[in-house]
Amino acid sequence: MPVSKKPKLETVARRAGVSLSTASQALRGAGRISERTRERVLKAAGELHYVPDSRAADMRSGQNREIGFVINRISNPFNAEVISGVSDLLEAEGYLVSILDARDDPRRQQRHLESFIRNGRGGLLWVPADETPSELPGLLRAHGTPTVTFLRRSTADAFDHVGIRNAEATQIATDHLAQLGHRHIAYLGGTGSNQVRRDRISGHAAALEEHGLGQPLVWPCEDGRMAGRDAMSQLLDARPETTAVMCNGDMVALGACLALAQAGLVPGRDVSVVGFDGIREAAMAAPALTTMEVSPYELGQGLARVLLERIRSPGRPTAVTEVSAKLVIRDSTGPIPG
Amino acid sequence: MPVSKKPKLETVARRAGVSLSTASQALRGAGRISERTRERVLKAAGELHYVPDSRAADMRSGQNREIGFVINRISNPFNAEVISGVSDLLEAEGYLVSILDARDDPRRQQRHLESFIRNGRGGLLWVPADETPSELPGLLRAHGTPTVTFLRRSTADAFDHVGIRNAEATQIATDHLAQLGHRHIAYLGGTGSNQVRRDRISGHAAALEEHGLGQPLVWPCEDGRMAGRDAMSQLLDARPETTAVMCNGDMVALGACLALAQAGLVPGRDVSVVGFDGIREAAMAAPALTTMEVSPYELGQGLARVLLERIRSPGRPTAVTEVSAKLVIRDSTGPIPG
DNA sequence: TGATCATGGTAAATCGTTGCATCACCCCCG
DNA sequence: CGGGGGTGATGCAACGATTTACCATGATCA
Repeated sequence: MPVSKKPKLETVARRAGVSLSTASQALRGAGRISERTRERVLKAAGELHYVPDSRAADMRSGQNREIGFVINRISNPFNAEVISGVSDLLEAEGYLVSILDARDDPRRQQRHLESFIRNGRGGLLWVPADETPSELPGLLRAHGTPTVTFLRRSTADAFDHVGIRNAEATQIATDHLAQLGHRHIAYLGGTGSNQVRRDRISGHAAALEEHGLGQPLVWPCEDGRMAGRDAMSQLLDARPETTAVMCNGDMVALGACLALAQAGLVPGRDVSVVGFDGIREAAMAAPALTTMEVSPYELGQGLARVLLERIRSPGRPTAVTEVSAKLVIRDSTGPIPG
Repeated sequence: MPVSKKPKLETVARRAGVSLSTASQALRGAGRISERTRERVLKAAGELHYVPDSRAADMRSGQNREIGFVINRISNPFNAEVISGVSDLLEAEGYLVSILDARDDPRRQQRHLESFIRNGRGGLLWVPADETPSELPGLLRAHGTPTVTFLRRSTADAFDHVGIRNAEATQIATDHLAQLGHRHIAYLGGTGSNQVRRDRISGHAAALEEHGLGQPLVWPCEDGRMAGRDAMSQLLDARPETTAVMCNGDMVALGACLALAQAGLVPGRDVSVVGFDGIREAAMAAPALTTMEVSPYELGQGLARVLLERIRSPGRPTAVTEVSAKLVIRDSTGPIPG
């Protein structure tokens, strides 16, 4: 089979014996076209496998139904569940969501965002990478791109934002641990100094102080199960008095449970573990994970809704939406042993 | 700050006091433009935050440097590692890769591919969902879209393809188990009847037959750790004589190890487990997983290279590339107990 | 019968770029 | 002084759609 040339509107129009504009209107169901001609056009289009070139269409009409989601680490289940929520809602509204994985690399992020502007996408969902150059938000604004930041706030708060009440959440979780009698609580996970982690640690610290438990013990690690496991192992060696850990994410928490099991300890009995995110696996794991649940799927839907509103009324002032995480107590936390 | 209008080439040209074509050439470094004017144009563009609209540019020049990757379940680490390989190579060549997650839903896939054609993307990497309507490949061909299918072959073999020698791999793995003395080997994981799984099961069956071990015992489950764990639990109940499982993927295998541990059994001693994929976690897990390694990152790079060649010489006949998986023996397999 | 109107269709302008042909200008040489 | 040859910049026609204003045509009605 030879590589055929793309059929264009003109081809369809000629085959149906009508003018370009008639064909265009017939295909989109716009204007006043008789049923007979419309059917002729539709038939011709079908036979030719015609698909309109939306670059041309969008350019003319000033529309674009493609949404970009610039995110870090798509493999993280939390992100994957957010993406599902976002896509389901936006696709139902006739948009297409494509994912760009910046992998926490500012250079990659820069390329992705620029190419995003270049292609005149209809809207942008964006988790700013750490150390995002301050020039980027300006660029986005200069182009009037409907943008919603997610989780991490961009330096310039010129965009809508959807995030989590991080400090509140870790405070609740740490309080839960303290009430169970734990006095040596560590904070496990996260690296660098992004806003999210800072807030979480500060909420953690606040709860510690409230219970007179001194300064936080922060034990950083990459995000992921194996990294969490290894960090927890080291923590157990270095600080054997620890009886509880507040984790920066469910994956890290699951890794921590792994390390405990390997050390012959039982999560929730010997050492308590609290996660953060509320991914599906948290509920299904053994032991089931106590976690600060934010319902990633629903969070994604909320995020999508904010973007839709921004697209529909570009003029309105920007808004910040923060959702509270809910403490879900399962088997990985329990009273202090002994 | 008011929502500003997108700056266009004309704005830049006027500000620099030159014509449209001069501005265009200056910005792209094409044509013969004096150093002085070029700098004037560049300065004007910078001040205006000008970013060219590549829809218009691509339309005119017939180029497009955006690649779409239509894949199922981006959260699967295997896919995530493939995506990394693909992106790294293509981005180095100046392309942008965006991910569309079809989540194994033919309708979603259809929407994604159509919108892909609409937007006249530069190239397509595609893992066809099960039950892909046969009309789709025709559509892609009719538009001359450079396309490479991945893992699963589309019905019409009109595209380049990169895949795995599945039957060979499971045969090697099952042979490994048989040589360790196992006589009750189950096949764990996968659902439905896609080509990949059929091939894997047939390779498995071939090895069983070779060793006189009868018909395969196939135990389906969704792809994922928790699903693998639950399926393995059921298998242990239903067929306690089983001493080895060949898994449809590393995530399922990791889940199977979980189930074994919960049942008080030790993977690699009481029951042997072989994975498939070679994701990073397989090497780091405890016990480390014996697996048929396909090096997803490198596989992704190979996939990207095939697409590049197709883009560069559209005329050449289509090619099928199949890579062999390599048996990597770690701790999750061992001689038959007793 | 002539004016009015609804109906169905078309030509032409437009979106923001690029590529080609052309042109103005200056310099140099016969 | 006229012609040849660079240089550097420009005008215009695409690219493939949408949108608007307008034009036939036949029906309706005073």
